[in-house]
Amino acid sequence: MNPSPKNDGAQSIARAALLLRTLSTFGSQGAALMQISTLSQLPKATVHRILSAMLDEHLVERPWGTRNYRLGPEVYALGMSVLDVHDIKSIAQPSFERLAEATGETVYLGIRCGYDAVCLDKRQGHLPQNSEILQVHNRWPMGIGSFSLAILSFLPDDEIADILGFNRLRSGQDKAFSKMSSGIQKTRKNGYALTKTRSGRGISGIAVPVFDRRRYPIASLCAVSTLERMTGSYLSDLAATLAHEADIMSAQYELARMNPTQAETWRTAIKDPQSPRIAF
Amino acid sequence: MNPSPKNDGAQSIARAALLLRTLSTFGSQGAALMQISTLSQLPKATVHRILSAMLDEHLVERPWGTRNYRLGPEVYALGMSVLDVHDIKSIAQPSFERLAEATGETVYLGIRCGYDAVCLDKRQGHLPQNSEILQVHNRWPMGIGSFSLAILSFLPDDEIADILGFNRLRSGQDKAFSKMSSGIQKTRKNGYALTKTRSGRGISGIAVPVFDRRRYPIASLCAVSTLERMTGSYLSDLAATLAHEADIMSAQYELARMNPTQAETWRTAIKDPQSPRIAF
DNA sequence: TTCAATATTCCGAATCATGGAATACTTTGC
DNA sequence: GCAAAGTATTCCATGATTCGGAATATTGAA
Repeated sequence: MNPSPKNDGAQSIARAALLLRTLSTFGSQGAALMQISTLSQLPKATVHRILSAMLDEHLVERPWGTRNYRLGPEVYALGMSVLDVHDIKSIAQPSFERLAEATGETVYLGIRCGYDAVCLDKRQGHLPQNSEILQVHNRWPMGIGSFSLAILSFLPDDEIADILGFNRLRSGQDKAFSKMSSGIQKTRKNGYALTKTRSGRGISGIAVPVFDRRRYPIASLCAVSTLERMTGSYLSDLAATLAHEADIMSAQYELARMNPTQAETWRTAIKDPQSPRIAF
Repeated sequence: MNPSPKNDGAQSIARAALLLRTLSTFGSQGAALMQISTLSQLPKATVHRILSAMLDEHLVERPWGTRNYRLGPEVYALGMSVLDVHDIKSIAQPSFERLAEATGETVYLGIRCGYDAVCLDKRQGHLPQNSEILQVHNRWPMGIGSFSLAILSFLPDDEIADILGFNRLRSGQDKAFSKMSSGIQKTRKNGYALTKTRSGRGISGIAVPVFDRRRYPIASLCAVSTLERMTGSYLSDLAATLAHEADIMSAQYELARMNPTQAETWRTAIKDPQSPRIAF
């Protein structure tokens, strides 16, 4: 009779987190109460109350001279204090360099942030024409672009539904996000996401997810090349190279998240050629 | 008759924020429920419920193989998406370089994170003996060391009380934190914090706060030198240099936080020698 | 100045958090 | 191994706290 599957705990915390994710999509300009209320589908008064509470904690601030809300300095401070465990950009650096070297293409490192994917790092390859499409710190809605699709596709179904719902709402374009599930299925099947860019002509992106030990996607590695080249064995080789480095990144990520003694055992296990490949 | 000064809004959000701050002091190892309960002075069951809610949102995670809690990947993601507004390390870089150049001493950039101050950046000076005391990403309890005292001293009194209470509790050393208010008073009076290091002998640190437009301290600039040198006109010159760069940093910080049109007006105002010095 | 749109405050209803106590689980000591 | 102490997790009756619609205040546009 109880329709709620998991109804424990503090619901205002779920709402607060929802609002933080919502705010993160707006960047430095922030958003007005009304926009936030519409997007989050929470009543005005409720949004106002929760944002006020987060203002007190400096998790949210109001850009000076406006009545908007944006993420506050405490979010930055907490983010800085978590770098030793979660700083994928640093953890992945060796893999990322190797990837750029090996492929020669422009490569990207992305993570999910709420309803967007964010580009954390980039190495310019030999082709100049794709240099503009994605810059470090750029945000794209999840599902747009291979580097975000690679993450989206391997999330749990309920999270996918939530993200697609949000992005449908904010873009107003029902089409793009309704037809996305076929792309997700294809990505899951292949193990990599493949997209063609409509705007910059003749450009194609391929991306693979990076998993944590639970097979939860935490990041993506992406390579961009010309449409003609992205075919046949070149395509499959590229996919394999990406997947290989993604595997290594997974291991390095877990290593950074272990306590020192655990990590030591692990490190020797990895180095020992006798020991079987560690499987998550 | 109402004893609560500000009792509006969602109190579980205040508690959640308290727990995030508490967790941030433990780093990658995380902390057990009991420790968290003791430090935050919240009942076990309450802490458990709130942490569970934050686990669902990935704001908190459990280090694999332990029953501890630590800050989760969502905190990193949110932190990354806030860099354009709050990344003091980048915003301050020119000032910071100049400072290192001008003083020749080892200089540090710090921010507050909850009950700690975190070292965000460092430039090694000509003296080798102080190279070990503080590294990038190191955390010190607020009030210990000039670089954290400079921030602590200019916070609102109620926040100071909260911080000192927490740090007294976690260190178990009532002495150090009870006698701290005299140091705070001195720092407020001087406009800079000055400390001698007990351990590494003969070393002294000086630090000034960096304010936002509301005169809320957001960061600190610190220089470390030998005790003998840190006196007389050298001391006051150093203080002046630090204060000068802190002023510039304040302006740059506000600039980064404005929207483009506002910022343009501001930029011209700063450049115009006719216009009076902008005062917050 | 008026008006429409948006933000903020109010307040009674009832949902939801609360936290002490019971239970389950782990670790320690011997 | 077993028992005992220490922790973590779950339960649940109670009532404090959140809830959100509606009233009010504020802003910005014309």
